[in-house]
Amino acid sequence: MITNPEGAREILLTRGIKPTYQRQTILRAVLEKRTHPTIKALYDHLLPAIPTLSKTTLYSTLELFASRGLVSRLSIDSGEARYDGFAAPHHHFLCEACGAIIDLDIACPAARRGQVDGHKIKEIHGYFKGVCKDCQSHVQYKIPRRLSHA
Amino acid sequence: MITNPEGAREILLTRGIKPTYQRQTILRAVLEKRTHPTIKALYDHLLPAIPTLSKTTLYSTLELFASRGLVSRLSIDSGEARYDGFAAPHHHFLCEACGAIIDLDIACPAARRGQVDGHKIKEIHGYFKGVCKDCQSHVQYKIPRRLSHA
DNA sequence: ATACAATTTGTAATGATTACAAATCCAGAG
DNA sequence: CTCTGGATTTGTAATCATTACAAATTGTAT
Ligand SMILES: [Mn+2]
Ligand SMILES: [Mn+2]
Ligand SMILES: [Zn+2]
Ligand SMILES: [Zn+2]
Repeated sequence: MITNPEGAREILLTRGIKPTYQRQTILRAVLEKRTHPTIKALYDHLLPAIPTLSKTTLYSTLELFASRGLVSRLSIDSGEARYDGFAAPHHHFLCEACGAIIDLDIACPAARRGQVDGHKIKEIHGYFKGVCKDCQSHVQYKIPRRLSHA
Repeated sequence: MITNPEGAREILLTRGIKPTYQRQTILRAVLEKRTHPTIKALYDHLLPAIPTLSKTTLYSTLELFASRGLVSRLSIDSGEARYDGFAAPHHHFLCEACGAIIDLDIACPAARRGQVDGHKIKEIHGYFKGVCKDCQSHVQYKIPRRLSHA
């Protein structure tokens, strides 16, 4: 949701992160892609824009972003991590048929309170798994997909 | 929560699983351990009882149990998977200080309905991360612990 | 005892992530 | 402008959980 070309740079500056070309480009990608991409997907997507990009840079940059609250890392299944540029806490639905990860808007009472049973909450991860609305209307799965560790 | 020595055997039989010695012993361990153990923890715990045990057997057996609803597999962080013998859906709290995984009893409206936004729900994973009640009352962390991928 | 299928086991392969050091970049000093 | 030190980026190797696969073992029916 960056509206102007300078958006990524300004976001980085407000967080005290030096806005290098790599960081701006990576941030733009993770903010624009609403698919909760994996490292591999981001790497393939970014290679044209950053021909020298290394996966190590992706890992370290995304960890930097996550530590500053710019992105969140999802461990929705035991395979590859996924990155979400929509940083506000929200729940996710993983479709076991097409593999899509869909944002959910579910009110979580515990989140508001900031604690459960006296335990202080710093992160909330709500994961639902099943068959998405779109896949239910088809008889066959759209994309035969191997879910990791399935 | 097996009350008699034959409990594990009977549970396996009711699920149509041949109750071998390994399976009974593994099932007993995962039902009795309420710590959401990793494969490695289960392996170390079971080695005295099953000296010939291989990790491959643990992986395949726990996957068999999970597919029959006897246990659930948690992906609460991107490191090792954890196994839960308490199969009824419930939420979890991971303490970033001591590493404990604590069961929570939180009502989830979406779970009752069986769907969200038209997506059919088959699994629910509610993960909270933070500092548990016990660790908050101590100034120092009890066990300096390396959280995976931290 | 024999044969056969299921189960268990050991080893190798896979694949994501991390560790680490060399290469590169870049802002400031002179 | 040139030099320089620290931050950043990159490439390669190591780590580690998990899976693949085939051999060994087990148990049961004939
Ligand atoms: Mn999301
Ligand atoms: Mn539990
Ligand atoms: Zn789908
Ligand atoms: Zn704790």
